[in-house]
Amino acid sequence: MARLAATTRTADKLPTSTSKGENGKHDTILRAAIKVFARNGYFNSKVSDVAREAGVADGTVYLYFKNKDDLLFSIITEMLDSFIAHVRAAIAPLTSPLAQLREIARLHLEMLGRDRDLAVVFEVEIRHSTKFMEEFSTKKLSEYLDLIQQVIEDGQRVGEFRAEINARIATKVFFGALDEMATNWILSRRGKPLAGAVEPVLDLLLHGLAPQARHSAPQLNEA
Amino acid sequence: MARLAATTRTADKLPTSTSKGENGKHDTILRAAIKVFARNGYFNSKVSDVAREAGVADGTVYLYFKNKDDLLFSIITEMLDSFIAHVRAAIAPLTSPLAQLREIARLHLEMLGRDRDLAVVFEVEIRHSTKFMEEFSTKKLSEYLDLIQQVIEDGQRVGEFRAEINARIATKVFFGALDEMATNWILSRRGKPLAGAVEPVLDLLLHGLAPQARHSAPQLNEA
Amino acid sequence: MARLAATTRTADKLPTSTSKGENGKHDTILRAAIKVFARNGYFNSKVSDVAREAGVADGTVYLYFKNKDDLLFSIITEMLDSFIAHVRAAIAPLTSPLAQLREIARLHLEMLGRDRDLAVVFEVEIRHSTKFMEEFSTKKLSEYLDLIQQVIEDGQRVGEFRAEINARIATKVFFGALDEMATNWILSRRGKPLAGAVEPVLDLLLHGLAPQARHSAPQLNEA
Amino acid sequence: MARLAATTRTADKLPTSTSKGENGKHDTILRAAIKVFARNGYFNSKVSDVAREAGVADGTVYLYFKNKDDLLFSIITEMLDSFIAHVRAAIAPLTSPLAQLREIARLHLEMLGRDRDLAVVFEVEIRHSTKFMEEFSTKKLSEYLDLIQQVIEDGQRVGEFRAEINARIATKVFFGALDEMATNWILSRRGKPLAGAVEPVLDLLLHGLAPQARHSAPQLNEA
DNA sequence: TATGAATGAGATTTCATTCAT
DNA sequence: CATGAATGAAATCTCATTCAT
Repeated sequence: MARLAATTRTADKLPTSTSKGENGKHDTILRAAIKVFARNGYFNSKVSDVAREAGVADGTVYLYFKNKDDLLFSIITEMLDSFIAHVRAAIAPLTSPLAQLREIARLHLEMLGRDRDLAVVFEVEIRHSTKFMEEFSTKKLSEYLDLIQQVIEDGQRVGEFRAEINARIATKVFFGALDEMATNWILSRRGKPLAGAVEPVLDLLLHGLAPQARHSAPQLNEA
Repeated sequence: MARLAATTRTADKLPTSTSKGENGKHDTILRAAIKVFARNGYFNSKVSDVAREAGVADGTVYLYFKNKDDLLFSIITEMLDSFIAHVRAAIAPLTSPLAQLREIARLHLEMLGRDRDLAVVFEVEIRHSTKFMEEFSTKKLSEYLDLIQQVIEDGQRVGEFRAEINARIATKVFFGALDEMATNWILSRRGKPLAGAVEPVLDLLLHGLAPQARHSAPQLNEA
Repeated sequence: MARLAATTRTADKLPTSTSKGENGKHDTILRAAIKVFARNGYFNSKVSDVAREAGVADGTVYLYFKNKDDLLFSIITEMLDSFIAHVRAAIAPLTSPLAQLREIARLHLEMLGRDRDLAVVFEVEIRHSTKFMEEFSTKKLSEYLDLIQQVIEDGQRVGEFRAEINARIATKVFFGALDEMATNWILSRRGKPLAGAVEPVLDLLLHGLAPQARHSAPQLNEA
Repeated sequence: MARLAATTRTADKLPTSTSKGENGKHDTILRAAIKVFARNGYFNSKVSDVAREAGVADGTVYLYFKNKDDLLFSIITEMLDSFIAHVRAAIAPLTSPLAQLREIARLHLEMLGRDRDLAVVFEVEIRHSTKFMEEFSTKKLSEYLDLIQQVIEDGQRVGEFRAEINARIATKVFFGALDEMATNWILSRRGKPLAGAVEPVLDLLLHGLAPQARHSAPQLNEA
């Protein structure tokens, strides 16, 4: 992903499918792969489909990627690298862990909600075998989860989050909630922007499903 | 699937084709498929692998299933049907929606935690293409989600859950949290029983991450 | 074929598809095979299709026929045997070779025109491989051709046919003409009865395409 | 097929895909298919047999032909197209319909007699199912039959053929006679050249089997 | 005799990958 | 760097045949 929008990466928008062709064949092919994989699924996609979508010859794909697997691998790696860097940069200036968590949720859903193809690859195609997933969960994905966990632990330390909560579990629940919102959004195909789910989801995760006295709850809602 | 919820099988109308002596080739093959798919992933599994695992000839698989796809389809359909029936039966006698929700979470994680192969198929292989997922999310899976949503709405009606929460979103967050716990459990491969996550997750989902006055929280203690 | 209508064979009509079931499983299965082969072609027909059409179990077919090939083989052998016997009986009382030839043509087209399925097998399926055809042409079929040739030679001897014609070639032309009429009739699927072609074809074969003095031509038209 | 009428190829628009140096893989594979199909029959031939015979990899066959069926289909289509074009060119300069008919018969038997493999495919394999035959008889083959019929009708108009003969039936008889000569030749496997049958067959078809006054018959024999 | 479930060899076809140009 | 024709391994699925009941 790093390469996908290398020139404009610094701190703004993530690479979108609209910026095409301007970053060389590598990115063109990766973009094409995202589109093709999203459309047909990884296993039902042919390398020649990707090549055609990218406007190159079949053989050319192999000049930039080791093999078909490497295509999927690169999409996810580069996408996640870019996203994590983006998130880090975005939350660095925020002082409140709660605000940081909200920002992560927002960026997470915004990133996926902006490009359905990308979302499909990220939500669906990423799970193409336990081995593939293990590869990611232990490398890239856990980097993201660690980032979230850090924020949660920070929040517990400063009293914004309940200290008695297991931070690792909170991390998974947080991630799982966002993940499911995204998966559902992909499948429902309705026009509603995914990012609209940020506040309701956060409200639920922060204050819980059970009714409760609210007077002592922090009001950091800055949306 | 017959065995998937073995404890309650007696009265269930489980989809066994013949219910012969050793439970029929249908189930034997399905069991084998779960194991093989979990081990190698659906696309990397050969029908002959399934046949060998089941101890039948390759062609025999096609006497019981239309094709390889039907194998995966049947696993998930039968598994979900059986699970949903099981859940319905289990929560029916419970009067408190909160207790029902807790029971669902418990059964959900217990079911998956009991059979890692099954969990892998359910968590990973189910996502084999958007088309496949759409098929399920609109049929079987949404039946499960509807069941959860019903419980949540009941809870809101009787005042056990906050009325101002969007029940559909709560459903997704609840399901997403459990789903992620299961996925993580599969990948971590540590011995910890998955069902152990029920209480921490429920605590978080019920009372939220944010600190709050607890005196008014309902005490509907469980286990 | 001998068996197809064993009881009624003596000298009348050939076995038709309407007389079914009354001659035991052997005939029932052969009848079914004719229908199925005519419908789908030999290679695209499954033994189980034949069994179903005959209303017996797959295995039963093998109690009456050695294998699938034997089914086709038997259809043609029995059909031809029966037909040739029928032809012999029919022309025996006729004293004029020309009248005999006319009768052969009539029976030939009538037999095929009466049962399109049978005609399809005879015209199309019989040619399923050079080996298969060689088998027949040297055994059964040449018996029929020899019969025709005999009639022609008789005719030459008694002066009804031109002596300078090569009888073998005349036989082939005669047979080829009838054969093509039948093939065309099968494919055209029009309602016109095949037997209607007897007179025009005979006229052509007897008197030729070229105009000629007719005064000396024999008038043996007895239709 | 390109080679099927090699003598006249120069100016023909023969269906060679690329006309490269060695005439292209397309034709090589088609040639191989003719040989293999003639040897074993279409259904008993494996695509890999064709590939081996052609000296290419199995997959290569599928770069030039959609599937196995397309192989047979292409053989016959291209063969017939080429043959019909050849016939048209050959009879165009002839003014007498009788001479044209004779030329058609000669070319017909010569074409098949030149290449036994081709003849086998044309006489035997073409009949691989009623559907297949219908496809051809209504398209390609009827083009040939129409051509013959045209010549016969021309001949009737100029008085070379008897006007009272049904031209369509004469066409079928003519074609059927040639067809049977060819089929027989294939099966007899004797060395006699097939084309030797032209004159005897024509004599029979023109002047008939019945004896007749000859003085008025036209003498257009120009062979 | 009759059944039909089970077998398993085998063929078509696909497609990731290579490599000569 | 780029091409795309060629490769050939591999996998799904079919179906004739068998045999225990």
